[in-house]
Amino acid sequence: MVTEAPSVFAAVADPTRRAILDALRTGERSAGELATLFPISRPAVSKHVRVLRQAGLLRERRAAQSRLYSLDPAPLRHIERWLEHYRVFWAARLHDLKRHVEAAERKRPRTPRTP
Amino acid sequence: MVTEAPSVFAAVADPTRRAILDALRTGERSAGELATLFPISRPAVSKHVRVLRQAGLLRERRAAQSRLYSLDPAPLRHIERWLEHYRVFWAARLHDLKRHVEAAERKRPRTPRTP
DNA sequence: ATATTCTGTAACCATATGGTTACAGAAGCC
DNA sequence: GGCTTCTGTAACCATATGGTTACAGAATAT
Repeated sequence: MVTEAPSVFAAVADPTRRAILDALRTGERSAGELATLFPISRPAVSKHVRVLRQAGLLRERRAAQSRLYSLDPAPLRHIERWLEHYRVFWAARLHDLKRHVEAAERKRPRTPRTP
Repeated sequence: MVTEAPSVFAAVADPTRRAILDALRTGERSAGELATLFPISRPAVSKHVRVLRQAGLLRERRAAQSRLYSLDPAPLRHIERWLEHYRVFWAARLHDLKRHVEAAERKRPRTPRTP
């Protein structure tokens, strides 16, 4: 088995880690604050935080004894970019795929997402 | 440890499984064909295929002795929807703004013992 | 200076995961 | 029918993973 470089996909695979990221959407939080949000021990949260940090998803700021973590969503773009390839599939079922892609390419060079 | 319901996040976390999905973007393939694409045994691929099937990402069609797998990207929308919340963070620099504002707001001298 | 607070790490444990080889079962071919 | 082909599953193994408790270390408070 090959030990894979820590991937943002793997980091985000765990529901607790996604919940941590979700919690940080509203602002930075200390490690202790994060731990109170979940029914697991503080060291367990600390380990999840480390995984997220290694994936580049967290920023760390030291304030007094606390360490304040905040979101760095940049690596999520790797997922975003990977999903790009599949977004075109959502409009049609697979046996319609060729027609769909060809039609899209004939109409415009790219299919931008309209916000 | 709680056994989690099979998630599309977990299914996509493994690089081999992502590669299988990528291979299916160009069209349906038999189980044997998929196995030739990777340096692992055919049963190993079969197990990955099962995980992807349980996540709802694959359609199965039987033709002669073969089973032809094709892409069903619909469950990827769960990831897409989750990413939506973060897209705003990299679209604007809102997260830096939020941090700044909250740093100003959190000018309490001590953290209270219990909220 | 000493105690308290907040945090990460080490050591350990149980289970999940990804891999293998061996086998079984269904569908075509002779 | 009987062999061959293609595939999934079972049994097993090694490692990764997520959890715990115990401990160490840095910064604040007394």
